[in-house]
Amino acid sequence: MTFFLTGTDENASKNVRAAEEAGVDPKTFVDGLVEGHWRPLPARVGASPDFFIRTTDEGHHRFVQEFVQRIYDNGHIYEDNYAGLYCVSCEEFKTEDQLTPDGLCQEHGTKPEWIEERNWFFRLSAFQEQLLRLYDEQPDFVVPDFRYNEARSFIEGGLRDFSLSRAGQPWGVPVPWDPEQVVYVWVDALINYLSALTYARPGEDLRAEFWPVAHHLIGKDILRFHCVFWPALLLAAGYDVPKQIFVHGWLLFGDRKISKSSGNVIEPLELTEIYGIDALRFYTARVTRFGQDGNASADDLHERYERELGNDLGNLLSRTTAMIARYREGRIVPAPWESPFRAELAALAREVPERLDKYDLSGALEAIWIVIRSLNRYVEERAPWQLAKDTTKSEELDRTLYDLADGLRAVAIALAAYLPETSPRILSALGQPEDLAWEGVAYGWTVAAEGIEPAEPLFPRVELETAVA
RNA sequence: GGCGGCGUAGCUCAGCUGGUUAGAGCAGCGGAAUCAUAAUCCGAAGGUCGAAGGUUCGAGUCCUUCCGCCGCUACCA
Repeated sequence: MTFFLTGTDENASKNVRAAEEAGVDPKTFVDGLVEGHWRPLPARVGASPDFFIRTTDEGHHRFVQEFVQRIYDNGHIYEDNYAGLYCVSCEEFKTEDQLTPDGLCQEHGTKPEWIEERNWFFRLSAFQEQLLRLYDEQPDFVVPDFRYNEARSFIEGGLRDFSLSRAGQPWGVPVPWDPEQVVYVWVDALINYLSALTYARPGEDLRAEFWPVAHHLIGKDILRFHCVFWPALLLAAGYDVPKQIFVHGWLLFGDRKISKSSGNVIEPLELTEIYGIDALRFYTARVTRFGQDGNASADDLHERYERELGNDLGNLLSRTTAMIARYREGRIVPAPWESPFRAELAALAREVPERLDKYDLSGALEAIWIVIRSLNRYVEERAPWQLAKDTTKSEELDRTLYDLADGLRAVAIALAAYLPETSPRILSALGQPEDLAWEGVAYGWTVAAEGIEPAEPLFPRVELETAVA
């Protein structure tokens, strides 16, 4: 069982300001943002989360209060004064060297504000030992390993208590024992992983099933919050920490980072209108390497769309179905034999899940692509058009066409997570049931079929003028 | 300043605990084939593995130094 959670972090004070500028109240403002843009976003990339959490949800607020109350009751929170420069866009306190020479925020180029207030502090310093023990006992708590090292060395460097609340903010989750304050937005946001499980399904508490087995997928820019602060908060509240945190890099489109807060996420998404959702999903996995940053560009996407999706995969289906139609009147005759693809597909079925378990999306995809190349090579080696001329080679032709159809069928299943729209099209073009169960990634599962016609191109050519526009 | 890492064919990168002629994809070059979205396949060529030393019978692969990049971290979140 899986429970795929995503959503929006809405309790930032910058939303209050933006709302004021727009002349509406904060809730109306974020409603428009979320419903108009963020909630539909997963579908635009073919993602299907089980639940979309909003930190303005009533259920979230209730749980956050309960959660921080537990930390308070456990004695890990105390009152103190805080003063410093604060960047509203980052929702983070800044030290001077974190700013540009002109005293502006490096990320946003805005002037941070001087803030001085009485706050509730979380005794993070008390958790250094426990965190180090956690990292020792669970060497795969944070992956890839260089991120693990980064987080660990941060902890080793000593931890300072941090402010868990903000004063004088009308927007956010009120601190239960001091309603004049709200829970610091980063803290409240982190708690979403747990809070969602308490109310995503009305009347059900999913914590028993999905905590602490949770896996978090985060960007490298928020490593500290997730790999240090969050586990400490959980320990303080008496919860287990999540099973694993995967830290991914950035996808650099041109030179800029693609992210929600820099607002350039739209432009790449528009590419789905030209190349389709599958192409974009394929490309993001193809262009980055396990945990590393990736350099993406419209040109490169176009190139890979044409070469890899169109030529390697799409054309393979075209030529296979065309030959079945031409040489066998559209009939697939099951003809399994001691084919080299027995071993090849068995290895694929083993390797892909193994890599996916390690979040190696690009490696798993590469493994699939090796089989696709191998199938194209197979066509040349067997030359079905030659076999078709020689009636004594009829069985060999049957075997060859069967292997091609079967390999394509298995590859389609293996690719389903990358190409959710295309996989069923491949199966259907081959007259096979649209069953994506993983067992099907094996040799010899192709069933008899009739009426196979030359398939429509899976990835038709895109004119470059269209692509550039 | 401290700690990680990176620098390998024109481009993007693989190369685990050191061991026969350093690999892949793409581009470029030559060829084969004609089933196919003029797609595919084969072959050759292409690198003093950032630089200089050192360890070793033997080093992209270990050590030292240097050059050039990048990440985290340090003067209280």
